[in-house]
Amino acid sequence: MNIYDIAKEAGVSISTVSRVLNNKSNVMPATREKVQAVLDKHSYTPNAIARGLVARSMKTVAVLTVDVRVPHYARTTYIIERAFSKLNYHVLVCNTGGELEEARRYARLLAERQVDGIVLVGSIFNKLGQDEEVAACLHNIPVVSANGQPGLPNGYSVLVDDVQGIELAVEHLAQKGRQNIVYVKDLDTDSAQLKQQGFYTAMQKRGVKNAKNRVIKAEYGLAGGEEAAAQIVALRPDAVVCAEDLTAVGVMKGIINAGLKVPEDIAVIGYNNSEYSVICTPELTTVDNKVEMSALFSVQLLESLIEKDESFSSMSIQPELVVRQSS
Amino acid sequence: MNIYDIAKEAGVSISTVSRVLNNKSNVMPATREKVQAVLDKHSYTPNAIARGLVARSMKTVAVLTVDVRVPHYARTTYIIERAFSKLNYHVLVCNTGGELEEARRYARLLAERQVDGIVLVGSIFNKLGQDEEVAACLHNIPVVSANGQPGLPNGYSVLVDDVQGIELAVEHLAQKGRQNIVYVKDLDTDSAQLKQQGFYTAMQKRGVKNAKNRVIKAEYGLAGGEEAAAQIVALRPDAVVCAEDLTAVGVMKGIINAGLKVPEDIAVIGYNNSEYSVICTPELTTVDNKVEMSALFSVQLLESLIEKDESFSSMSIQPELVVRQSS
DNA sequence: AAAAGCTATGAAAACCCTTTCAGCATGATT
DNA sequence: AATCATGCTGAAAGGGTTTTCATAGCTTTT
Repeated sequence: MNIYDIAKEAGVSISTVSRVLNNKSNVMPATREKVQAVLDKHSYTPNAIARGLVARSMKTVAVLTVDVRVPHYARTTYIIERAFSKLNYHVLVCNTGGELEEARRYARLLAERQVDGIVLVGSIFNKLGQDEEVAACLHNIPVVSANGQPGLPNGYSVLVDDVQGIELAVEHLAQKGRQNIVYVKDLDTDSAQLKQQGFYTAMQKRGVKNAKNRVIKAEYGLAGGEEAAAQIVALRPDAVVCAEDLTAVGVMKGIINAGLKVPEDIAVIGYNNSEYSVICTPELTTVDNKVEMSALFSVQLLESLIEKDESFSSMSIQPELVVRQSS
Repeated sequence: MNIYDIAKEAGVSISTVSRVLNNKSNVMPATREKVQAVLDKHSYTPNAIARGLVARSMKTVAVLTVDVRVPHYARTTYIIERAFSKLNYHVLVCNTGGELEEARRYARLLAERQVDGIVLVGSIFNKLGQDEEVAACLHNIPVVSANGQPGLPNGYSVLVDDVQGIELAVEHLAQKGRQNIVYVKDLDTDSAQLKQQGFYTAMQKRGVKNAKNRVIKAEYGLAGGEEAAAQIVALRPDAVVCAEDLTAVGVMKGIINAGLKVPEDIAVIGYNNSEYSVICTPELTTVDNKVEMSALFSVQLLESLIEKDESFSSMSIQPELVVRQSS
């Protein structure tokens, strides 16, 4: 059933059917009803692909992320989808698994699909613009990074001040009288670099030399954190700041298994304010990096870019500390 | 830059360009090279919308879910996306937030988009087929439910034996000598019904009368579980089986806060084998309902339906118990 | 050397819409 | 009564591909 069939049966031209379909004003009520009746009778479904061909857009945006299963990314994806859905866009989700080759492939395919825009979720994509093929594919498509900088001519950013985030954590610990603070890094993204920088800055402010010796590398995740706990305990700190909640929970578990108490012996702080932080025991003090807010800003920014509002500008977000039991 | 521009510049017809683009065999090597050179020069991107119009498919499937943020659903979505991506399909993600009206809207829009198939994630969609409008929209589109029955003529199921899942949990507790078992229900989906049924069946097998009096209703989630703990403790059970991991964690927290020990005083078992179960303390014994497997089966099933293999049939999955510290 | 069979190419139709432009009434204006 | 505006409708073009069918030029066969 297409527009021709409807037109024939209703005894009008396809133009008129199209007008009825799109609620244009210049159709006589009688004609409109006649057409509508046929439409209803066959429960006609307009073909969005054909419409998209004419409109040069299928009202689709893509979310490019490493892995939607990471709660942080899932939350971002959810907000983006809900918000764009309200704007009558659909959302494609693309998991690269951290592979550059996959990101390249998606860039190519999304360009072919003529997506209206792309949201990059995760600062791992900061280097994406440097890839020639990716840059070539996307030179025409608005790109927003929800937590980083796309490094593309048509790319815009929502930035989260991760330096400040870790500073808040260290500051809080210091105020609680913690003297001997250690930092646990895990991933190796731009955002992670900022966090580490925040640790250095905060330590410097407190007059601590050799902050570099207070950084411990862990594998991301629960097991990684637990494993790193041995090294941490060996340093006899009275507080640990971790780059990610999940790793922080692992660290806590490791510390507790080593016979020490959190927060009495060692305070622990995580990052992301994920649900993990309220599930673990003791509940985890963490830095809220405003995932929902950055997602929402990204949507607004991308929408302006798509609709060519020209009113866009990159935005910056300040994290907040959420104090719970672990500190 | 479209196929006409390329054709003109290469001095051939658009048919030939199309043939080169699609790697058809019947093109003279010299011609092919000539065309390819022009293609490369302009880094031509074929228009997938136009292709889709001809092919009557944009190689797209949709994942319809309540909320991708729920880890269970995020895992399913991830697997589906990765698997379909390998098959050269893209995945639209649709969050209904549990609203029927949203589901209706998506059904309509997805039909318009001519999606090749839909995966329903969550047994809440079991009733979806009963909705007339939805049924009308989807009568042409293959639908697979990753954990339930779509109730549509063209709908197929991957079923997880949730009755058996809860039976396993009760069985395990009984073997550990627990006599006084309580069940905590939260959501009100078909899957939840099955689980409750499993509790009744298992209790009956053990000769326990009045199992109905041993069912407690909680709100889904951490807070819901914690709240329900008061009621539970009042019953003085020696074990609790919960319908969801997250609620189970809440229940555990509540029990511990009431001054009792898990598992010494009360054992707790959850459902889903989510990451929550290893994050909480003590680690949660839980039923693994094979989320990844059901997602993968759904993909296979949907692919067969799309490619009209005719070799499809609904599948069933047996859950497994994962014993951890809480029991 | 003529007939038959291939192969590479191009013209044109098809996919299903939207939109522009022209036409034709009808009613209003002078 | 002639002109003009106004409102509704249809024809046709356009959006960017793929695919079918016809054709022209070769090569092979007899």
